[in-house]
Amino acid sequence: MPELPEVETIARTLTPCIQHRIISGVTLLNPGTLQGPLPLERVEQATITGVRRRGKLLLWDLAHAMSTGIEPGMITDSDTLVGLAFHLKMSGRVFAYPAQTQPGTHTRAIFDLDDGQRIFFDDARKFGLIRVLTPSTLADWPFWNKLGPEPFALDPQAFARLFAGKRGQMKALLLNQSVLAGVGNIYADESLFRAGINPATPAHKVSAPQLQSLHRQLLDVLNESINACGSSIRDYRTARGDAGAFQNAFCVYGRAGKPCTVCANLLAISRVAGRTTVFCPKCQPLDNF
DNA sequence: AGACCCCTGGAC
DNA sequence: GTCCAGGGGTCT
Repeated sequence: MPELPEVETIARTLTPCIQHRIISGVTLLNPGTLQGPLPLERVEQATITGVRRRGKLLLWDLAHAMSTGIEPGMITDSDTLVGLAFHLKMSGRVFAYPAQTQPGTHTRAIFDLDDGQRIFFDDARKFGLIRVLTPSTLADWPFWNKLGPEPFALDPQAFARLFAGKRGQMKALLLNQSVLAGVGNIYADESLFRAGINPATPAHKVSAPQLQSLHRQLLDVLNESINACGSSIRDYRTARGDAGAFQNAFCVYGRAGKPCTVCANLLAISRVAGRTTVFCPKCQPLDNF
């Protein structure tokens, strides 16, 4: 389940492999993987000018040789190719393979590069998606347009304002990509535990110091995970095929019934916002209002 | 706000 | 064989 740190790691490991390369060909093995109105062939002969992350999206910036250095007005045309977006959802992977590697059972799309490398989009569960980006298709993509701010772009006051006066549960808001981009089930649970906030707490009942603590703990856990190349629970790997290591540092995720790392009481499991939620009833009480 | 759906490998 | 994982869309 790639969240912000995992997608960030994929972007960083992919950059040296594919930046400045030209896409010489594409193969779409599962039609349902491509979303949006534009065919994947639109990216053929484009140069990959950069690799980025936005929320849980992996983005390739693309430029067509024909549209560079000609008329400045042309490159803002609403139909001009600007990039590719990948959402890995639960089981998506993006790998860089050597020339002539053959696709596996779960390979959904292949990007052949001018140096022979083959970039595979593998996705066992077919939840993942690829979109060809132009100014026009971006404008017609609700998920993109509603995407909330990046956690690292917020100061403590701006972070607190995301939750001010909201009646939803804290964990539901953290997971809501239009409130904050990039946080999924793992880092929601881990950051709420570190901040001592019960995941089911209504946001408007969380105090200012608690929100400030949550901001600090969220940034810390995201940074620690990025430094460990992410968390490998099931499918996630870096673009080089390596597993991350942050799963070994989880305090609560996947540890229901085990002792709390702080107080040694047993961790509880529940469902909040429709997701499995693990927390410490003693360190994250719901009754302190 | 919650239920259901998409899909499939892996755990029991 | 059944259940579970879960991001996000959609419908109630």
